[in-house]
Amino acid sequence: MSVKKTENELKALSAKAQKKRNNILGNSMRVFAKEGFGGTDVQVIADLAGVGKGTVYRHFGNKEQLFLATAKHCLEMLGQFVLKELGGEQASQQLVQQHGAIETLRQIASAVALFYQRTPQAVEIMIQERAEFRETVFPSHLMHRAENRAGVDELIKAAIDGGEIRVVDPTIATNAYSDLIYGSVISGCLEGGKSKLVARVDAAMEIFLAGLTPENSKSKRKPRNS
Amino acid sequence: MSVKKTENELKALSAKAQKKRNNILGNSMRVFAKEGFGGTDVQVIADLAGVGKGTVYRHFGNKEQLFLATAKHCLEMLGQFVLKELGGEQASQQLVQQHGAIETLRQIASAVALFYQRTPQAVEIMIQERAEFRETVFPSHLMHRAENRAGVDELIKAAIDGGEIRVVDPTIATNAYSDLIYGSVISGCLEGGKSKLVARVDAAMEIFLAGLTPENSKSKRKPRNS
Amino acid sequence: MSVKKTENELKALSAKAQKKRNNILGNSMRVFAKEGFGGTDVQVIADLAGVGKGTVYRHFGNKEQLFLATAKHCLEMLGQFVLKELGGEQASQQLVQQHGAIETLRQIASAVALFYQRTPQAVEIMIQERAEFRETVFPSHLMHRAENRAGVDELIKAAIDGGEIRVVDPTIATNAYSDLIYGSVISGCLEGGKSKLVARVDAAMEIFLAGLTPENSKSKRKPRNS
Amino acid sequence: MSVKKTENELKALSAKAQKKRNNILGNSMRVFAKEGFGGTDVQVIADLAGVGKGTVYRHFGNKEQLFLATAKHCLEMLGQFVLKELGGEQASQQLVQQHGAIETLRQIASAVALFYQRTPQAVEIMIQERAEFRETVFPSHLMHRAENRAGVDELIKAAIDGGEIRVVDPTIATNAYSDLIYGSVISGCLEGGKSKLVARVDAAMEIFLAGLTPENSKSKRKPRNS
DNA sequence: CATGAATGAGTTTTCATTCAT
DNA sequence: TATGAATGAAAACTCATTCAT
Repeated sequence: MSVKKTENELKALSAKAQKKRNNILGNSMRVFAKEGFGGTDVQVIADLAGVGKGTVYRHFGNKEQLFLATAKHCLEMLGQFVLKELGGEQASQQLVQQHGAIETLRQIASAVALFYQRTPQAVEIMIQERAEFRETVFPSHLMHRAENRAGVDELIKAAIDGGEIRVVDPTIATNAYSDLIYGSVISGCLEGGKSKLVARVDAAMEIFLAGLTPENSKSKRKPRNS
Repeated sequence: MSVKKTENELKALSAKAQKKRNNILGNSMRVFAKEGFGGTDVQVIADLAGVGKGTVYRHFGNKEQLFLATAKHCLEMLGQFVLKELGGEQASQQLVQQHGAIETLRQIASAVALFYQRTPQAVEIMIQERAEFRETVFPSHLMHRAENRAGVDELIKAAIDGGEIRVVDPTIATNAYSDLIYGSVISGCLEGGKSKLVARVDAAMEIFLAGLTPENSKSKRKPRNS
Repeated sequence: MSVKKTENELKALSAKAQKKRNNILGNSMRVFAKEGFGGTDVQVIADLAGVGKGTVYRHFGNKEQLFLATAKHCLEMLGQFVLKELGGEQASQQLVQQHGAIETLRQIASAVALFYQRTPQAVEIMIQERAEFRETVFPSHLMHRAENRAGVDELIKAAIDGGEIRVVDPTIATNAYSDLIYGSVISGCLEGGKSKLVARVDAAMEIFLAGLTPENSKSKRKPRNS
Repeated sequence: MSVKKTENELKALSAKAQKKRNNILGNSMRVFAKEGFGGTDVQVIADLAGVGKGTVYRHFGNKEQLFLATAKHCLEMLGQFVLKELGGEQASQQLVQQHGAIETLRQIASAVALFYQRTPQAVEIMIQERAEFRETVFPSHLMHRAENRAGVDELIKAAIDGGEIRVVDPTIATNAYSDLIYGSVISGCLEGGKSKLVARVDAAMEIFLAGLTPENSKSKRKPRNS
């Protein structure tokens, strides 16, 4: 049985198998986050998950793939969380139309921050992945960005055309936006304790997004109550 | 145990020891950056440095302390590099007075980016440190920030008072400024290849610093040729 | 984790594990005795036992515990051997009643000597344990004594009451009896070659036990043919 | 320069060298006794002695010879102590003549016990030597015995001829006498705490020496107040 | 499919010994 | 002679991975 599963294969798995898989993944997230990739003993994950070590290997092939699956799992959770926070696909569309791109970017950033504030283990996983697999594997969080950046790019491009955002290279703006979130999350989860992440990101965004706003429209922005 | 040693003998001794120490440190930086903390075999560092493994342990105690010393070394190099780029202490003072805080922040960020672009290993070291020693050790890069943030804070505070920067919480601004650099450096050194780091940071700064600029002064800024 | 296992399967499993355990123990006894605790490489034991080094560690945790288990194993063998030599529990009781305490003490000492003469490795183990773990661990041979001394104490006490042994502090007598055996075994296995241990202990006992005999009964004792 | 020194070479050493040698020996005794042979780091001995590690090696050749020299040193101290306790050569002669062999043996045993009670490190050294060098080196304590046993043998032989000791093989008696002291010292220094060693040996001797006494003379012995 | 005992390659670390100063 | 920095052989111990049950 291949360990790398296609979407279809995954769907084909019995509910029971899915449950076991997620059980392992949940525990591996905790352990990897706490002990780091190198410091993690797969046996510990198996014990916490209440399965044999062989079962873990059957499902994920090896430690590296287990970790990568864990990282992917985190990102999926992040994606779902952000979408839910924005109220779903439709509400997101409406948000852009009714409140503009800037506000949308702000809310996305805020949602991301909230996710990592509530799931600080995901921060560790992200860092571990970057640290361990820098060259070997294209980090899933970058892959995740790649998936999402198209959206952000579009958002920004349209906003530039509409005059809501001043004229900048959309790629540059997207990068800067992502980098600021990324840097704030990593630093913020250590420095500010776990409860200050949203505040830190919101505050940073307030400045950054102001930098994207055309001068004449700045005064029009309503004060916010974040 | 020597009965008496002249100052010169002492200095000569410590100079020799210093040389050996730096030799080891330089090689450990390369290896740790390439292999990661967990993936590094101290023997390899010793071989590259042309010394016995015991010598490495004699100088640094254990692998962890060797790594931490390496990380500290990187930050010291960064500090020296930035200072040199700005032209030294005095020139830095003049820079602020003649070109303002915004321009100074831009140049600092640019210098930091240039350092990491030229010394991409330092990026890996920084990430490794964060990944391996998250809670155990207060990361030296944060310590480094703590040392420098006072200066940035002052800079921003004064600029706010002088009207060059719009009214924001200086702590927040400093955090955001640092986080953006941090995030850009980590992402940029992977995504853009090694040569694009300065461009990425400069571009991000262009947006971010615009967000710090009061509206009426924005138009006055000259276009930059990054 | 097996869902169900019959009693037999469990017994079979533990029997197999027991066999492997005893296999390791037997070889560790040889190696520890020959090389000493410090001089022993666990790998050698594993090789001789025909198992992987990891298996040894899996079963015994670390070198120290392996050694301690070995020492305990020796003492168990000693206990079984002595009991067997005396003909079992019942025969021992009869021995006391029919031939008296003195004769019993002599036979016990003789059996102990015979064991160590046939299993000189056990002597080395005992010494190693004393040498390496003096304060850390309460030596198992002393623990062993503690278990047996109650019996010897009783024996002597009863014999004093019955007039077979002259009036002495039973604790003192037991100590002296044990110390003499202990000292003879340790010295004898080196000095006299391996074959003279029983003779040495018997001869020493002849003198010592005479010292426990009331004067008037001494002349009654029949000459022995050791 | 040879590390193994003849008596003459030793005497030829300057007082200063002698002092340094004894300084090292005194510290090595403490460290070997506390840490065991394998657990001892020669550097620690050098540090305590206030000399360089090279100096230790210059004087003693290697760790093994350092240990052996330490063991020998202990035995020399023991010999001197016992002789002093008995009041010197002459007094010893008189002791035998005036109080008999039995009393002399008792006093020797008591003196030995007192030495080990006051210098418990010497016990550890003795055990370590036996444990580490069982076959390689003929243990110095046995060598020591060999030197002294001649005297004890003579003593016993003469006492048998004189009727003070009952007819036994003198070699056997000497062995048993030594073994009992040996066993008591090793056990006693652990079990009874350090302060009970003399009492333990005295009590054991009381019984053992009774076993050497002819029946008819037993009643003549005065009760002792140990 | 699940399990967990077995394995041994791979690493860290120590420390006896040497030798240039 | 004295020193102590340098060395590297040696060993303990871990844990990812396999595979017989």
